[in-house]
Amino acid sequence: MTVKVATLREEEVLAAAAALFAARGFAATSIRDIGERVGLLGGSLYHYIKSKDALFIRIHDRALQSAEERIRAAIAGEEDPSRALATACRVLLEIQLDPASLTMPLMNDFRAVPESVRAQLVERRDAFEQVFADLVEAAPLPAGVDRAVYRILLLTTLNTASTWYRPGRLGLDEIAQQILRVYSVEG
Amino acid sequence: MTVKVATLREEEVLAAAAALFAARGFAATSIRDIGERVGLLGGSLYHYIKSKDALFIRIHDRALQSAEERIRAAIAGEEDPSRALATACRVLLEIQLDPASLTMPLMNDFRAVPESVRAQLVERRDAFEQVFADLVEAAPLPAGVDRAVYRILLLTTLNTASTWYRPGRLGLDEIAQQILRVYSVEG
DNA sequence: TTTAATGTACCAAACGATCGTTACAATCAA
DNA sequence: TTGATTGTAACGATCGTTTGGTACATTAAA
Repeated sequence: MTVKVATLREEEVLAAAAALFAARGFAATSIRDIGERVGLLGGSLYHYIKSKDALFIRIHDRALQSAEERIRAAIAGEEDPSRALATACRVLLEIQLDPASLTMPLMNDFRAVPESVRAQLVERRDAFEQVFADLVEAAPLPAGVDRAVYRILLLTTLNTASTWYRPGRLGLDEIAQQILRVYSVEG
Repeated sequence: MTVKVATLREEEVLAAAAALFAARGFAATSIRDIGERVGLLGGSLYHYIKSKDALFIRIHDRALQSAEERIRAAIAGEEDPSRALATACRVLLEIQLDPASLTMPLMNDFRAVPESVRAQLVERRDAFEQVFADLVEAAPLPAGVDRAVYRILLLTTLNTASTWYRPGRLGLDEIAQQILRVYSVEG
């Protein structure tokens, strides 16, 4: 049984698509837009993709898988729950703010994708978020804070940071520190 | 000089458009979709709207204006900075979670709208956020927290609540309380 | 080693569907 | 009778996708 290996050009297509999906959203990004970005005609992309829907799902899956691996690696061996959560947040923020990463296609923007696609995305994302669910479960939180709500707020904050953050007054490290401070995570 | 008064049918159109924009985003909502929702053909909508872009801007302006009024009214006379901020947050959350409100068209989803539209939306939103900027300026925050960052995180959290909140275990009041607790606002 | 066959990577062009929008005619209330 | 409200029908543009072909590289057969 053979395994499909992504070629160089294929990676280009995925990266370009990811960048455009992240910048304009799914519905506002056309196949021809993506093609133009890599110097191909729209129709030619179908040598590498099965459909626009499948392309989005593929990027989304890849992004979450890669993100999960990086996060798990970063917190491996960390005993202190608070520090583990802090590290996980820091890495996720890094991923979300990296414009060159495949990981950006907004983990939240599910509104513009077709119903059938959404189901797959949600399923994949729930699996990803389990990492944070475990971390939040173990970490000490302010008194009276619901852990499920806290997890959602924290993840939403990290995932949407790319919509407002622009390098300038504050660097990535400082933003991460600020977020952790607001969310009472003692790193 | 005469003033344009919105008729009953016109309000219907605005409400339907707002609901669809909020649910699917700008790009994924068609003029014909909106028409269908109010029992009109797509073309007939142009008796009430100038263009799809202008419709979105109009809804957005209206929503922010109405929201600003409600918030200002709610905090009028409140002396304590923390309680004023808590009330403002509570009202904004109420607005964002009300499915019948014109106010939902996601204040954040600017990615799918044309460049020319975006400029107007951002300008209008900055004016709205000034209310919160003032409140955050006056309120006591945890040590070491940047007020600008805090304001952005708090507003993003409130504005995106509608993407994940579903009535069930927790009611609106409890969600508001939880958010305020996470953001260290002593109401 | 040459030749034939196959596969990869694209372009050119078009398909039908849908998009925002407009022109114009029909309807209907005042 | 006029003006507000809607339908009918179409415009050109763009959408995702398919078809069919070409140039080139790789592999297999002679």
